[in-house]
Amino acid sequence: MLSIAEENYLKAIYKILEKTGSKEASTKLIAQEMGTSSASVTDMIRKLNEKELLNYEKYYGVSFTKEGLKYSLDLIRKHRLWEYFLHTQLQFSWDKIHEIAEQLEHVKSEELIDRLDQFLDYPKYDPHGDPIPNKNGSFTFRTQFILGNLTEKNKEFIVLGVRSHDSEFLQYLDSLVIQPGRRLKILEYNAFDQSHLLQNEDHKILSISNKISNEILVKEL
Amino acid sequence: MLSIAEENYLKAIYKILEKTGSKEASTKLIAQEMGTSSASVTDMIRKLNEKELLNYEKYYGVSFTKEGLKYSLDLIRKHRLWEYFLHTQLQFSWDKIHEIAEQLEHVKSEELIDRLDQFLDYPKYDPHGDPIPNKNGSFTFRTQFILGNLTEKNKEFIVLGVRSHDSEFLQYLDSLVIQPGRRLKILEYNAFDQSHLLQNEDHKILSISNKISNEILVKEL
DNA sequence: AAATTATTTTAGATTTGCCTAAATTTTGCT
DNA sequence: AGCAAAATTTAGGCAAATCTAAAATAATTT
Repeated sequence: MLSIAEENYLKAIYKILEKTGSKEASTKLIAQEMGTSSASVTDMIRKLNEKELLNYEKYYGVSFTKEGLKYSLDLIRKHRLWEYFLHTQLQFSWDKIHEIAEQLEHVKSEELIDRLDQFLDYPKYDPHGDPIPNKNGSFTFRTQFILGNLTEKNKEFIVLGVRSHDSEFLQYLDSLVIQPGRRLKILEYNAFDQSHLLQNEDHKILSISNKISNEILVKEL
Repeated sequence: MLSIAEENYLKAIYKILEKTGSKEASTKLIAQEMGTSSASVTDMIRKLNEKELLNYEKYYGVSFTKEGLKYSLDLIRKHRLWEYFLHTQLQFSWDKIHEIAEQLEHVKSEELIDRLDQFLDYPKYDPHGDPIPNKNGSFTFRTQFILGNLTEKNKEFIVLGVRSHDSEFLQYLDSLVIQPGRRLKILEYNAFDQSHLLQNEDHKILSISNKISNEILVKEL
């Protein structure tokens, strides 16, 4: 059984590998992600290496062992199921759920997560649109597009999720009624500054910079 | 913000004061309750005294400050609300909820507990029949009797709760259909060994020793 | 390819929560 | 009241997770 600190390192490493698409995470990036010093990271990854959760060669970063990957996926699963619970059952807005799920994910009980999953009716995506691994650690994939890359006038889309979980960003999207499940229509695309003119579900006209649209995931409809 | 260890000490002290009916808890009893050494207890109660949660005079045990009592009641509230959630929403049997609630109670978010309370429709008693403090720390009292003290033939009762939370004991009661909300009828009382002959809701006849009946709380019906 | 820069590791300390053993204080008994 | 037993505190240490500063190694630049 891992400590909360150990679990947080696994999650940080998972996040880095996911973001960079690489197979190894460097000490420096882990330190950055954890908000800690490189020296602390070295200590911890040596420990996780001894527990056979990480492959570690001095000076060459770390990768997951099979067991380490499974443990990480379990943590992701717990985190996203709790986020789903907080959002759909307790009516938390999506900008507040991450912080609380960070704590709930460390509760140790396989039965708890199984029952929660069943209670929630086996959701496949969390409130940010991120896929929730099932008990075996496998995701349900779907085709999705980055809104920023779409330019076709009068085309309509359904929001699937977001690529940033920043609290202010999410509150901003809320204020524009841009949320998973909501409909969006492209009225104009401005090639010059890559901005979009959109219509939301409430028929409001929105002007969106590419900085925003590049963080929004959609599917065609 | 207190650490998990500090919170567990507050809970242990609360439990001792409740059980003994006293105003002070001794180092030894706290050590026993925490499963730790007296030396560790001394360290910790000095710390909680500095944080003004406990009144502490060397060699004379501890009592709660007003603030310490409120913090403890908040913990009890969280614990019992989570137990109620696990039992009523996730269908956990009452012998398994305590252990998981021990972890959930340390999650820090006032809004989480407020929303959970609302979601559960402000329950007043947990699945063991223990009262759940409200946001202000006040309990809803009710008159209840210890089944072991009742002797009147053909009298009927509703089970309100239990005084022991021992897992095996609770499983045993489950097997006899003796659970909060269930009906019981006294068929016979044997003054010689203080045992009861009872009828449960399923019309089964049960013979119950006083060791058991002294742990069961009921109200008349 | 040598030197500079960046990264990583090592060494030595700190804090929290725990331990054992020894010293101190209180309690209980005759 | 005085002494033995019990409880409590003190002293000194340990493991986990962190830190800073210094040393070692790798990567980059010229």
